[in-house]
Amino acid sequence: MSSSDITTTTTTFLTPSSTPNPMELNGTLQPDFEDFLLLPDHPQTHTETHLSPVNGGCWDWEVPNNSACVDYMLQTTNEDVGKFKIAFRTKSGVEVMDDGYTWRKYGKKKIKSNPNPRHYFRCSRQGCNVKKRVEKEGEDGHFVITTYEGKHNHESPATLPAALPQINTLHQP
DNA sequence: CGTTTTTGACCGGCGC
DNA sequence: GCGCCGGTCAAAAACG
Repeated sequence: MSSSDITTTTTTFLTPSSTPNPMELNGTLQPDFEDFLLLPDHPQTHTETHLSPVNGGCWDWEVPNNSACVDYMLQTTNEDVGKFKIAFRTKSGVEVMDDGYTWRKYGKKKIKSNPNPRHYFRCSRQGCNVKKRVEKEGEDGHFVITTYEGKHNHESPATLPAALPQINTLHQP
């Protein structure tokens, strides 16, 4: 990963306060974005522009300043091992978001349903079994689908005093 | 020199 | 049983 093509976007998210809560599935509160992503402190200044069920527990979630659009899909929870899975779609020119955790890439695969390859990452913290997969969507690649699986057994390394109030995003062509 | 990336091989589940 | 497909492994290369 070269550092020459790092771009920075300011991305802010709102937790939907209205019901139904996308984090809630079958009456159980599911892990939040912040279990996976480093998010800026929720600024109260942003407003929801769109929040609606799309299909099968999928919500569109746009951020007004156009810097990001999160199409928010909550997927399943495997009760046996507590394997959480959360997937969302961001409108962004960048592919791999720096979420404050460190990841080790362990695979790349061409997927039939997508002209773009899918990238597989594992949390590099030892003993932490969280996985992440990232793929661009469609030919234009304006949307990126990110899926997290599992729960970190540690805090984000970026949850430190010097953590920036923004999300840095990395792009690897 | 330790860690991460790259990349093809390998493997297992599933549908036919 | 076989082949397709998605996910992971692992060795070598690249990186810092």
